[in-house]
Amino acid sequence: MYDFKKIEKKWQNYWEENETFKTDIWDFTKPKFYALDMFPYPSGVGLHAGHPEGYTATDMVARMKKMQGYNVLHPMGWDAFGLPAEQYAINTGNHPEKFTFENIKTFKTQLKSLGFAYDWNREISTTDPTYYKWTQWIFKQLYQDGYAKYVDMPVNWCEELGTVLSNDEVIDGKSERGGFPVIRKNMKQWVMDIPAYAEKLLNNLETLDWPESTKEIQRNWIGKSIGALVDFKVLNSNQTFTVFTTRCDTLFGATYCVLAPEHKIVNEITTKEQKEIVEEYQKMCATKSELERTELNKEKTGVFTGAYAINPVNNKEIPIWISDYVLATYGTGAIMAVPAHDDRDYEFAKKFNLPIIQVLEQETGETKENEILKNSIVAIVHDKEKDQYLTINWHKNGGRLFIGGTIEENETPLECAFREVLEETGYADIELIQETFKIRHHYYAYNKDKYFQIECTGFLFELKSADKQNQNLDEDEAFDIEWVSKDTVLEEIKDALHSKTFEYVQNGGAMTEDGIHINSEFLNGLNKEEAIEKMIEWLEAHQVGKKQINYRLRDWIFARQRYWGEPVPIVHMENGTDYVLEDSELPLILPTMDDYKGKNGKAPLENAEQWKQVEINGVKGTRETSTMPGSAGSSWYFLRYIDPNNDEKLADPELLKHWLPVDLYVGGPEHAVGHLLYARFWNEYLYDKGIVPVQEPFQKLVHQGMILGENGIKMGKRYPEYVVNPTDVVESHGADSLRLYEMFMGPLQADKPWSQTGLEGSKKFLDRVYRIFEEGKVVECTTPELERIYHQTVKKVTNDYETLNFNTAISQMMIFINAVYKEEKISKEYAEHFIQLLNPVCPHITEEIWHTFLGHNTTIAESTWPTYEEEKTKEDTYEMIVQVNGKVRGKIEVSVNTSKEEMETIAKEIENVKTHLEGKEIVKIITVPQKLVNIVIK
RNA sequence: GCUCGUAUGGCGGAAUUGGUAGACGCGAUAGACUCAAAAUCUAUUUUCCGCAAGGAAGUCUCGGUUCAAGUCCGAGUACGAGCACCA
Repeated sequence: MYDFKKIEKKWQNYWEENETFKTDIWDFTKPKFYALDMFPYPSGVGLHAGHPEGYTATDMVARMKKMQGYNVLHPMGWDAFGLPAEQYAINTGNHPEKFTFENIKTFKTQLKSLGFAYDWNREISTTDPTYYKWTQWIFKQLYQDGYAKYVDMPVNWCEELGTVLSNDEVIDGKSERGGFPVIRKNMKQWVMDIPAYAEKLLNNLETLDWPESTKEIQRNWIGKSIGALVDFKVLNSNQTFTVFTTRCDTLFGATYCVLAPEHKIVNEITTKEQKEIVEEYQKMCATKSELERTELNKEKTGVFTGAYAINPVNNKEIPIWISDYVLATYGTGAIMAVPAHDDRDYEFAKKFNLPIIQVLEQETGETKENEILKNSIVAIVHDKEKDQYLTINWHKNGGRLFIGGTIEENETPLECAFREVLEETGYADIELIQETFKIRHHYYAYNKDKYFQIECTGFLFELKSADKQNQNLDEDEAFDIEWVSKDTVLEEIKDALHSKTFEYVQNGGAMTEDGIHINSEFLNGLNKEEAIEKMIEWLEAHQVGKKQINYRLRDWIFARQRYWGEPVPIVHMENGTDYVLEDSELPLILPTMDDYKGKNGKAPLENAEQWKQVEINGVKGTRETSTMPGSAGSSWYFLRYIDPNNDEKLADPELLKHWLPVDLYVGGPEHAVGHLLYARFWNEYLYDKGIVPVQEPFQKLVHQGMILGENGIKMGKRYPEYVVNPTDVVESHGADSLRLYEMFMGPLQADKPWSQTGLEGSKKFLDRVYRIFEEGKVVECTTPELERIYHQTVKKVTNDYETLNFNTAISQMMIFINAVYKEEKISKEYAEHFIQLLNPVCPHITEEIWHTFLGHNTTIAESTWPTYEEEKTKEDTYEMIVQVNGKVRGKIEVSVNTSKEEMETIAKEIENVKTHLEGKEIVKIITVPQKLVNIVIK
């Protein structure tokens, strides 16, 4: 039996004493490999089961790469600043600094007990002044280049946490940490102009080997949309406003405009009569929290300003409303409303009875020459009680249809619909429910032998009484009147016009699909794409608008009114200017305070009187008292690992050039937009400054999945009995068993439930491996039976480690060990190489065997990775499959050299195949060499 | 609502990318060792019919392409994630 407790401690000490995993950073003679984990936030509760998963993955690749002759950089550090640390400190009555220090100590001990091959000489902490000196220095560059700005803007304010939050820290209108309500509020804030990099951040995604889902999330978050700006004049005023729209082709359908309640011209254009109600509405919106705003979005609200705008394309006067469904922070904070073709505008128009003008029309049927033009209707009558629809069945002469007809002279479409229903079915007592959008339809009338083009209006009626009058039919009208269910309608009404009309009736709402423009003067007859292009041309020619690209990505709010973060190296001077600290004044050290809690919504550093008050060149000033957000320090830490002790530069340029980019980056998917976007932004900025040599810092990114509790539910406070603590597992089963099990559970990227018996199975495998050596199964021998499987194992394990398919690599090693047990012996060479293959997953037991049983006196970590011979992985016979009509009817062992002809002959000789072929005609035979023969019979 | 992703035995999961579905592990059953238990070793284990040989069904559902579909195409369902009045 192997004593994992003794062994693991022993080799951890050995690696530490011998600095086995120290990186010689200046050794450029070997190819480099930079394996990086997302550094942890050292919480008070220590490691959880998910940490070892991602860390083991990078550790395995790092260890293999080292044995393959790479110079490997595999560092670890601490993302120790930020809200959670401070919040936890407050809740437990600790000082954040002391508390963080202790947590780091715990984390480090725990990580060491798992045997990770980190170079601890390169350990960094974002809270270390020698580190945050450079965070401040980068901020300074950004400030001087105009990307860090101090602006008055609406922000996410969390009263409970007493700070502003960035967009990615607000989830469903609540703070990510603590779940406290967040409101919008105007405040003077530090922000980063990340939208300036939106296009680069978007385009570079294409070049990255990242999960497609993560790239998609970033694309959505950046939210590029191509549209146009259109200027509107306000009637009887010299005011104008500009709207942003992606659908400028629908401008002829604009029947009103909406401004965000906060829009700056609202107060100036509002008429006397409307003033009171407008101000009341503005006040109501201002006090709504984000959550209330989203919860209330089911019902549209808004008020009329009394003012009118002039539609630049047709000079029509349209009313200007304000509503909170228009956001002040997106586009221009103003929209033109086209209720016919936008769901939100449609809903608003319906509620406030605003006009709806259709400017796009769908086309059905096939266009023919010499069509006769007509206007017509489709009338759908619904019987609410029976939930049935009135149809007429033309049988062979046109199938099932609703009631349709041609509009006569001096008749409105609605009058026509009433008349047709009465004439054809005799029902008179019906009530109009809905008029739908018009559809252009092309068809052939068999009874008239002519092609028609009709513009057709659809109607939905409700049957009020089943009383019938006499029908009034033409002679050639032979049909049955039938009431049918919705399912029958969907199944049997095949006519494109009628089924489309039914679709409109069912869905309600705006017509948002593409179509052909109508009621739009110079756009008539064009589709959406063509019309947008033409409209932009027109707007630009008339100088009332232009093409515009808009991003959803907002400024990154870069200040927190909290204590535990990097101080911002800015002084607000008495004379109104801002002074940025000289490089020689960095780092600006966070003052030690006894009371680090803010009061009355003020930042804690406001209370650091001595620290705050400064005098520069005879002018008095006060330091900025906000601190940087948690994601500041984590936006460049991967650079600092390369040169962690440099006090001249953030890192030596030569080293950066050699070591970047990160070759493998592993971390949770929860950082898809926060950290991973901010870090890309800073890196891209530093690239533009010539400081960093690569545009993208993380070439290959992988997200490890979540380790769920044994109940299949996320481990956490809700089911404490299912929480697995890795430290306990190290105690009970050993670090090697834990590492092996977590890698064997399933694909790295998938969420996987914990299984205690599964863990024990992994431990059993290690016992089984150890016993081979303990029981002296390693002997001087040749084992030809093992040769093929050995080479296959080296091949599969090497490839699978490379592609991070650790679960299948491990299963191959199990197959190998099973084979060894079957042979009951193994040569020293094979045993030695197997131990090397196992080493990246289970470094302790393999190091022990390497020394004790295999007699080495240097570390296995510096041994050379085994190689395989492709020829020897191949079998010389295989099991040929014989199918008859695609069903397996026989299997037979044949040589790999069997020719196609031989394969067919052998196949037909098999007893069971013969019985299936008996009395049948062979149509053809498909033969796949080294695989199968499929005989097709009739 | 929109955008992604996933779906395979009792369970975790394999399947060379269109060619034997269920590798490997867990669990279960039986046997060996043992006074006994644990540990260990050996065998069986998708379901159904059959003593067996063998046969039938089977990768969320329905349909299609193909000699051949877990894999490709079309429609749908369920679960998960992201976004959500983004004009």
